[in-house]
Amino acid sequence: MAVIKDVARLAGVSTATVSKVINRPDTVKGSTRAKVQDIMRQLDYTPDPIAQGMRTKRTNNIAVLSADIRNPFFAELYSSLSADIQKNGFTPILYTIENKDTQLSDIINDILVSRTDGMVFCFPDDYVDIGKLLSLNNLNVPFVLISWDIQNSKYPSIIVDVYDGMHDAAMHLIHQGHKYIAFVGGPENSRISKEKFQGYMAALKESDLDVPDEYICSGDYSLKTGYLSARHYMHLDHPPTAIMCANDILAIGCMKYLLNSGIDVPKKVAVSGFDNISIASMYEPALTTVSIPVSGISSACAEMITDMINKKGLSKTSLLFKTKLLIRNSTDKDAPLEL
Amino acid sequence: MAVIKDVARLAGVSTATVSKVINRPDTVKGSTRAKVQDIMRQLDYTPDPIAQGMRTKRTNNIAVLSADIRNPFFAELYSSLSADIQKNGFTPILYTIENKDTQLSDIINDILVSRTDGMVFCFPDDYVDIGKLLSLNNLNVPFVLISWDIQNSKYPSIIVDVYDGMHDAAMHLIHQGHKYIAFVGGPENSRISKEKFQGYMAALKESDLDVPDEYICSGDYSLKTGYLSARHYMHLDHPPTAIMCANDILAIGCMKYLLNSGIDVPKKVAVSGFDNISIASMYEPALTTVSIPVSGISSACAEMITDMINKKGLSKTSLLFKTKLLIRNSTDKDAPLEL
DNA sequence: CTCCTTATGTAAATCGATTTACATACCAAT
DNA sequence: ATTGGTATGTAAATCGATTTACATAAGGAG
Repeated sequence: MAVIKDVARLAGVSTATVSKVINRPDTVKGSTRAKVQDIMRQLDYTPDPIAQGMRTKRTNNIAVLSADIRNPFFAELYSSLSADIQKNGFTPILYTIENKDTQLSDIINDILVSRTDGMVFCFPDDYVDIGKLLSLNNLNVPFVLISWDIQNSKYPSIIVDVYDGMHDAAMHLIHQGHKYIAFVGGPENSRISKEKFQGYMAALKESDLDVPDEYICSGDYSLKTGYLSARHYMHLDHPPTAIMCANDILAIGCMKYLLNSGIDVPKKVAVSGFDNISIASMYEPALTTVSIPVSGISSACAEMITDMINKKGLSKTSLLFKTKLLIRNSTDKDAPLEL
Repeated sequence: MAVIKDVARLAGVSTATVSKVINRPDTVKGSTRAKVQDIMRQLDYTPDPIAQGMRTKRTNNIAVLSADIRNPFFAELYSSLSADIQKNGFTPILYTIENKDTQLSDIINDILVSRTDGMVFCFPDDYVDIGKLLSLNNLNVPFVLISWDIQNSKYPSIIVDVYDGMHDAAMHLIHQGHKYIAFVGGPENSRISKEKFQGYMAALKESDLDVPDEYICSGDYSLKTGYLSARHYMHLDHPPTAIMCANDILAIGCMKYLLNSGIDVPKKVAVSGFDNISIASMYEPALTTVSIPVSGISSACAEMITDMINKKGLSKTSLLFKTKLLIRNSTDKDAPLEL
C-alpha cells in the first residue's frame, strides 16, 4: 500500500502539496496538480482513513441504533437508511438494542469513544427513555431521532404520525360496517402502542361505538400474543367482528388462530395490522395494514444528519410524515391480489 | 476527553508506562500500576481506538458481507453473527450485496482501504464468483466463507450440507406416500439452488419415482415465482401432490396460490420450504421446512475469524454443518402447533 | 564490596495523514 | 529598478497512541 510520502517523493513535491491536491485542489497550480494526480493513479493511492481520522477527528461513520434487525420492519428501515447514508459518503454502523437500558449506555459509550460522526436513533422511544438516551451523549455528537412522538420535534427529528394511521384504519373498518372492533396492543409500557390505541379509540368514539374493556388486550409484539388474544376474543359472549392490531406480527398471530379454528377472515372477523412488513401481503388472506413511508423517512433522515455533521445549519429541525392505509383481503374480500 | 498524556502527567509517569499498564500490565510494578489505573478511572480515560489503529494497524472491525438484510434468513444469520463477533471483542460492519459484481469490487476495496481486520462472507457463492471475490483480497485480509459448496473446504470455511437437507425433506414426503413431487428452484444460475435440486432428485431416483420435466420450475426467490409455479403445476394433466421449494418465500408463494384457489394444504397438495424463516411457522398452515443451524454456524465462524486474526493458527480450516428437517402442517396435518 | 542480572521506567521515534506559518517566485504597477 | 501583492510550495508540528532502545535501580551471588 502506497502512502502519501511515496506519492510526494515520486511527484517531486512535499506531502503538504499532495494533501492539498486531495483536499483543496484549487490551491495548487494546474501542472503540479496533474503530475501529483498522475502518480496517485499509478500507485493506486488512497489516503488511509485512519490516519485522516487521526488528524481531522472525522471517521465518516454514522451509527444507526435500531431494534432487533430480525424484526422485518426494522430490517426494511435499516436497509433503506443504509443506502441513503452511503449515498452521502458515510458508512453506516448498525447497533441493535434488545430492550435493555443497561447495554444502551455501553453502546453509546462505544459510539462516542470510536469518534462516530453522527447517530440515528430509530424509534428509540419504545425501548428506552429518550431523556436518558440523550444525556449519555455528553460529547454532543449530532443525532437525528426517528420517532412517533410529536414531543420530540424539539430535537432534530422525523416524526411518524401513527395516531393518525391507526385512526384511518379504524375508520376503514367502521365504513365497512363493523360495530364491534377490538384492539391488540404491544407491551404495556410501549408508548407507541399507546399512541396507536388512542387513534383507535378516538375513531370509535367519534362514531359513537362502544369499546368494552374486554375488547382491549396487550402483550409483547409476538405471534403468540396475537394468537392468544384472538382466542380470548372469540370466546367472549359478544365476540368482535374486527380486530385491530398494533403491528403486523400480532395481526398474523390473530389470523393464525382464526384460520386454524375455521373462522373465516374477513367474512366472520376482519383483521388489520400496522407496519406493512413483507409477509403482510404474502399471507393468505393478505393483511390490511398501515404502511410507514420508509424510503421517504430514510432519505430525509440521511440528509438531516449529513447537514448537521457538515454544520450547514439544518433548514428544518423536525419533519412530520403521514402513514398510508393499505386495504387488503383480511378486511375486504374484494381487494385486488398483489404479487 | 482525557488523553494518555493527561493520565501520564497526573500519575507522574511517562506515556510509555501508561501504555504498558494497559497492554502489558505485568511489566509494571504493582504500586505504579495501581496509581495509573486509579488516575485512568478518575479521568474516565479510554484509549482512542483511532490512534491505536494508527500504530497497531488493527481496527477491531470485522466486515460481514451478506445478501440483502431484508431477506429474513440473512437477518437471522447476521443477528447471530453480530452478537458472536461482539463477544469476541470486535465490531461487525455489515455490507450488503444486491447481486452486482460491479459494486462488489467497490465494497472489497472499501474494506481493504479501511483496514478491516477480517471478513466473513455469508453464502457468497450464490451471487458472486468466489474466485473473483478472493482475488480482490490482494492484501490477504483473513476471511471465512459460509457456504454450501464442499469445494470451498480448501478455504477457511463453514459448509452447510443443503444437498442432504433437501434429500431429507424429499424422503419425508415420500414416506408420507407422495409419488408425484414437483420442485421449484431459485434463479437458473443459482448454484445453491442446483445443489438442492440434486438432493431432491437423488431421493426420488432412489425411490424409483419419476420426475417429468414439467415438474421442474425455477425463477427468482420471490413470492411471485412461487405463486405462478403452483398455478402452473395445478393446471397440468397430472398435477403433483407435493411441491418442494428451494426456499421458504417460494413455498409461501405456492401456498398462497393453493389456498387462494381453495386447494387444501396439505390434504390435496403438500408444500415444503427451506431456511426456516420466522414466517414459516406463522403461516397457516405452518410450513414444513429445513432449518440451517444458524447459531452454531455463527459461533463457529466468529471463533474461526478471531483465531485467524490473532494468528493462533486455526485448528480446522473447514467445518461441515448438517441441516434439520422441521415437519409442520403444510406436509403433515397432525404436526403439533408451535407458537 | 563489587559485579552481574533482572526489574522497572523513560525519551524519542513512529504510524500516515493535515495544517499552520512561512519562504520564495512571479507579475504588475509605479 | 523598486515595491507590493498574490500564487504556489514547503518544513515542521500535530493528532494519540505504541514500541524500541536505553538508562537507572534493585537485588543476588561471589
